[in-house]
Amino acid sequence: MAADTRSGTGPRDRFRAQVRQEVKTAALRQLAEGGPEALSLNAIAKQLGMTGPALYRYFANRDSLLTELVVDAYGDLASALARTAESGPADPVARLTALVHAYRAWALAEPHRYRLLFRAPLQGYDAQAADLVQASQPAMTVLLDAVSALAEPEPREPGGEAAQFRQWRERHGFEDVSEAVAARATMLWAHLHGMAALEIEGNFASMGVDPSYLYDAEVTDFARSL
Amino acid sequence: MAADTRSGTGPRDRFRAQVRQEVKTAALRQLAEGGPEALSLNAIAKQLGMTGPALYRYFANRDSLLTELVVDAYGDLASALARTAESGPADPVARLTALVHAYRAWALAEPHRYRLLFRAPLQGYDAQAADLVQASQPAMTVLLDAVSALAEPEPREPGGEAAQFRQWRERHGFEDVSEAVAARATMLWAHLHGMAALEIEGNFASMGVDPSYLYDAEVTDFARSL
DNA sequence: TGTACATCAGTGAACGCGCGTTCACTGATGTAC
DNA sequence: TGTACATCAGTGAACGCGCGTTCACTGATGTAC
Repeated sequence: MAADTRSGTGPRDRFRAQVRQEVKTAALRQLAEGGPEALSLNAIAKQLGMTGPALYRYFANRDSLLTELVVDAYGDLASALARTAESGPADPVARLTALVHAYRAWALAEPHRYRLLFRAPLQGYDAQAADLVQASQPAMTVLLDAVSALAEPEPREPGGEAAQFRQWRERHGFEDVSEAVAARATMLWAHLHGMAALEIEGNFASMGVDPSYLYDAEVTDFARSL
Repeated sequence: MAADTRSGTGPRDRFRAQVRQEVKTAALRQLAEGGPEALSLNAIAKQLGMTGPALYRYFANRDSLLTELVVDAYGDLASALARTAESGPADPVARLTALVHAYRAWALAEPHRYRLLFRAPLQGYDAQAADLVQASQPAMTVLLDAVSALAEPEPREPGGEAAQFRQWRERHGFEDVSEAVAARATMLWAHLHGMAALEIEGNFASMGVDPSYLYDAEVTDFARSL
């Protein structure tokens, strides 16, 4: 199999790495222009001045290219958030506000990649669910940290909703985060996703509404709800 | 054009109406099984024991079938919500809770139709945006009414975010609803969408988390935020 | 009640297209001696 | 420094498939007299 990711340092390896990158870039451009699932290997190849079969030197098949795009996108989102969290204001509420706006900004800047992340696997596409879940963790970590920095939420009903997060925390190494925080952060994430998804798909635009206020209100309400 | 919706009462018209319905049913089944955009006219025809071109007696083309499915789905969602609102408890908070759970239930029961509603037009698909926006109103009305029944929110900053809802209210005949209510209802809707979308796409399942608590907390927090 | 005619559902062939993927092959490039 | 060889990127043809859509046509069905 020539399509592996095994890497080296020879000139050929550097060439491979560069072409792989060009393929991904072309793929993203294609996703950006034609809607989701405009991703065609033949079209990508043509865009790079090659023929279709040549791509099989670089990727095992269409699905593995897609998977790699997803993993990359998770990484990008996570680092955009991390950058904001690090350089942001010290006040926890202000920091969370900055984070929330960074989330929105990333989704708006690259809606096709955002869709790639949060739409279900397209058809068959088992696509190593484990790998993907793992790839999604770093972004979640940034959120969790920011939420932790706010006041610890009082558990509403002891042993209630928060309990189910125990497994999840342990499985992903978030052991220094309380279950109640995990539960609240998940809620925040769901809210963010709803706002970003609707905005990306144009639902606010068709109402003539600017959803910016949602993001500010979100943090206000969230802080108040702890 | 034989594909119009012009209706009559003769036996032929009744036959037409029935076949149209069967086509839609087959289309939905297809969407439900194969992922989104598994909608193929040829496959639908085969499922009904006809050949592909026969469908053009009933629908002008693929897009207009799709559009009709979307409009139907909006109608279905709206009536599911309306039914809940009418038969629900009198207490406004309890009623909103019931509504929120009805929203979730509809999305979970028919994820393929839910996606049809809130994912952007698939590729070209201008698809009379006006028609679609109009079709989406009844569901929004139910939400607005339920939110109105809670205490009127104090405007946070006079002339702020809520102001932009004036146009929207007037355009859609929601004149008896305050702008502040519209703004808060929109926020609620965005939250609901986020939770439902993530649940449908399996994001909570892959965390091993049951998102039911989100829906209850949503109403609690929402009521508190007014 | 029976016949003539218009309507229209559905067929089958065809058009042109694009897809992912395999395979045997060519020719350039880097590597080892 | 130069030559021989192995590696590997990329091609072109082919496979089998499905798509939406058009067109001329057949045959059944309802309608008007």
